[in-house]
Amino acid sequence: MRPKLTLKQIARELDVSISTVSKALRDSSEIGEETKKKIKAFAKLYNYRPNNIALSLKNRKTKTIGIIIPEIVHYFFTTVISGVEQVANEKGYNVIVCLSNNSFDKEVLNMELLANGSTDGFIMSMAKETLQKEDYHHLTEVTNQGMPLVLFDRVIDEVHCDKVIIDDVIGAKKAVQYLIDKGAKKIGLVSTVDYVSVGKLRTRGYLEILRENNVEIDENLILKIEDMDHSEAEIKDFINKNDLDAVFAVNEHFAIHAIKAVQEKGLKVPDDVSVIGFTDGELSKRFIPSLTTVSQHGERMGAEAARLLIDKLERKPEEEESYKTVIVETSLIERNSTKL
Amino acid sequence: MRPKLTLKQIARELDVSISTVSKALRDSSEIGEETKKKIKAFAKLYNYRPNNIALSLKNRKTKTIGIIIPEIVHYFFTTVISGVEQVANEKGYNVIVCLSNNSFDKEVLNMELLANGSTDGFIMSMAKETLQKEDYHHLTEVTNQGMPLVLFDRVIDEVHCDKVIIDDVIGAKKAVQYLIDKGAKKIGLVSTVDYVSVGKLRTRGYLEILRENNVEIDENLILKIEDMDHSEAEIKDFINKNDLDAVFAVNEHFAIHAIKAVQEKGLKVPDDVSVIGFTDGELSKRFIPSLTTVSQHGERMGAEAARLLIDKLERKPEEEESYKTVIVETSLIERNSTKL
DNA sequence: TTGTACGCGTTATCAC
DNA sequence: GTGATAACGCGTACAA
Repeated sequence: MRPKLTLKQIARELDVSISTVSKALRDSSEIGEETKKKIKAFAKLYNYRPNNIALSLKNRKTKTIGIIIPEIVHYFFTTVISGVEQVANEKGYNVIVCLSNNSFDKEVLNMELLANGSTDGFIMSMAKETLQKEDYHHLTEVTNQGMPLVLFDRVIDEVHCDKVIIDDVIGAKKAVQYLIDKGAKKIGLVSTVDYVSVGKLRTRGYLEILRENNVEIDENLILKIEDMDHSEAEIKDFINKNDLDAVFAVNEHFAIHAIKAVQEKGLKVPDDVSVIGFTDGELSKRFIPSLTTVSQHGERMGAEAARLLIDKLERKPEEEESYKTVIVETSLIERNSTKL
Repeated sequence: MRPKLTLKQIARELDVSISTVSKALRDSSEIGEETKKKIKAFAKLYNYRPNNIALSLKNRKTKTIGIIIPEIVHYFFTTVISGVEQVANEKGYNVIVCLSNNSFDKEVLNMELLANGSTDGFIMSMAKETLQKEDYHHLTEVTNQGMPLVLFDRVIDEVHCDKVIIDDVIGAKKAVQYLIDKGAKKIGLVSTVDYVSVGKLRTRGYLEILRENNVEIDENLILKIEDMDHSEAEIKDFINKNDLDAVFAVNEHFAIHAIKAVQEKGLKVPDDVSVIGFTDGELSKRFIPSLTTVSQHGERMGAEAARLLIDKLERKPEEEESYKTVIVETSLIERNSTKL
């Protein structure tokens, strides 16, 4: 076992000073060619690499960005991470991942931990509990300290920072308009409770587009899932009670439960009932029938978020502060859960 | 914007020395009660937190562990991360995630980067390219430097370190035995090429259990997918050519393609053909018919890996070196793709 | 009871 | 052309 080589050791070995070694390796013109050659050769031979921690301490930069997400066992978040990782890597940044498990306390803990020197900035999607509590002190805390923060997906107006969102309203409108165009009259909505902003926005899109098409809104055709653990039963009940042509679900899971419920009712998808989901994951692609969905392009969102963050990190402090909100476009992907 | 508070600033503000502050905050008995109280109050008021980077440099420990995986948009790896994260967090460690994208070069780059002070140790699953190349110098490099390494899932004997694997052979045997018990005579195998160790091991399990049951082995009933991009077509062809009672697929994707192929051939799953997969992901649970699978328990694997790594990290250097291999048991989960 | 000095690994500045 | 010194933020052995 051979411990890591340091400047000091090289210096001792070659009988020169530490600063000479440092300069030689950075190819400074101050150092004589001979000495440089010797030192570089030695460093190369023994595979010297500067210690990141020491550099971080010196430069007051860690070159790592922290991602905090509610859960990782979730296709969408996974694609976002992938996007972040890609551009972060290109620009020489590392990515450190923390999970809040949708818990407010863990989110706060994680942020504090990472804020104490571990990362230069944050990319995050807020925990459900945080959205309910409406307590954002940990976010303002870090931004006050001058650490850039980029919020994505689950976002709130109260926090001033860069944001990456999708056009939830427009995405929902696209989906419902598509159903209307295919001749659907009674279109059900399966959504979440309103403090989850995506649920709220997609619901708004649904309502708006119905109005624009002069379709009367029937509150009975709107289901808001309270408890994810009982979503299956709630959806089944909802499908059984109502006589729908089509269903717009705000995520994959709801969409699939809707399809199952329709089938168990003895009807066919898409012949009797069309179903559209939101978020384009593995499930949508491979389910039978494969799901027509509004794709969120998580990878693009991650990439955008990383770009925004790194821009902030590498900006000169003189430049004036301003916050951008990037909207990543959704697109409707037609598959087999809707009529042609 | 208020920059982070340091010991130095507290000292200046309160007109004491830095070390007094440090000691007071660590509740040292050397410091007078009065002074302690004053300093603690101030620190609490302004929310002082020690700088992780400085601590890392001083202690030569980062309290973070690096995970390097081939890809993150993959349910299994995602569950492993989740498991690692859980026990890491319990023990006060952070998790930094790097993706190799199955590329040898990126794997090497990532390891070198993290090895230069960013992490205390590694948990990794090797890139496909690395397995093909059989070049493990980057792994021996870090272990030589005294950094603990835990390999999981994709593992090779040549590298000496702790390992977490599943009983691939036994898992495969369980699955095939199950099919035999249900009366299957012609059992097809859909596997990967042999340099992917999981493919090799699961194939071995398949062969062994057939022998143990005195079932003749027919090479025609074994398909080894070369190119993932054409797996669908290859499987379709395979299913069409052979007249099978049952199929054992070494992953979810293959299993689902097999089911599709069977259905397109005009047969029914599970009535005419039973199908068992490996790896228990979203897809298996929600597909219709839902898939009977051998579950890998990724979360447990991640947790085990983290435990092994942290044990090594926190062990006294005197204790002698030894490497463990933990085998996480698989279990067969019965669903609707096999006959009752 | 408090403060000084040192070291962790690096680089920048300044002196020789 | 080379080397000593300070600084980044912290903890601690030792001196006062």
